[in-house]
Amino acid sequence: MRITAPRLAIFRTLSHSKTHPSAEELFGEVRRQHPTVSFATVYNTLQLLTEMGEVRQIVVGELRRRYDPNVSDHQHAVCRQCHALVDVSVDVSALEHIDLSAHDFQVEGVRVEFAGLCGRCAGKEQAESKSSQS
Amino acid sequence: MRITAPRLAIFRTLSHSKTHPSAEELFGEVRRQHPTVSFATVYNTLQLLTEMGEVRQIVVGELRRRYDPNVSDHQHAVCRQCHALVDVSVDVSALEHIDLSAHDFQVEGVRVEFAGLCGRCAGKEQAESKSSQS
DNA sequence: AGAAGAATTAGAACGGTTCCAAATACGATC
DNA sequence: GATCGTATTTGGAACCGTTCTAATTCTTCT
Repeated sequence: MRITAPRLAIFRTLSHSKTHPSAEELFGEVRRQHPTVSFATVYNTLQLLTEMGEVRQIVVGELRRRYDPNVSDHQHAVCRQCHALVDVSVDVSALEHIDLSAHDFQVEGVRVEFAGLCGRCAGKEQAESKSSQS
Repeated sequence: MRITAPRLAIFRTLSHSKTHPSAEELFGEVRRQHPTVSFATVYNTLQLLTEMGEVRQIVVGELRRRYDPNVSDHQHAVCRQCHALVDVSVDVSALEHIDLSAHDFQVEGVRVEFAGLCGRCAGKEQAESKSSQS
């Protein structure tokens, strides 16, 4: 397992990102600095980083993966309009150890997502409803 | 908006399903009875039913949609092994009205998923660990 | 320098979904 | 019940994100 220039570039780019980018977005970003890295390397590296626990994969509604450099325990709020992801941290411990043996299911973890509107889109929506009123 | 034979067939098939099938699985099933329905019709109809609130779309980890004929308020437990979905009903009202305005986010709903092992896969895993012991 | 192994590349293949133009079925009207 | 306009369905192409593959390049070790 070597730390190579492409891998470092991918990891660094993701680390500095705030948007929970997809592989393609990340690829585009990395390419600016390292125009030769390939798609496959981005995917491979993201896979690797995920297995190493350095990075977290997210799938929320959209049919693609997004990547989160923040691997600490937290949740996401997803804008239904622009699909922006906002990191939030709420206490979900009450759900963590729930007993679903009645459903013949062995719980190992729980995932919580909030749906709604990010500030940006909430603003837009309000502006629209005002103008369509009158 | 017409109730046609293909639409009814798709709706009925999904209604009687218990596995939260994907569009392709549903397509295969529907085809048995109605060998002429096309892929596009299945997708269109599922889209329609979703908009009508007769059916629920689910995206959990896998990069495809699955469909749930049960539109009442409930959650899912997802087997990490076989991706089976189990309907469960836990009280998540504590999370429902959480205030994320500090994160500049307007919450409209919350989604909770449990991850772990279904009974079937839990059994298999135990059997394996036993045999690899010794 | 040469050999062995790991990483990278470009591009093909893939699975699931969406789009499109053409064909068909339906319901209303006469 | 024939005709027309609209809605639906069809089959296939296009599309997006992801995975795979074979060939090439880079490291490291001797």
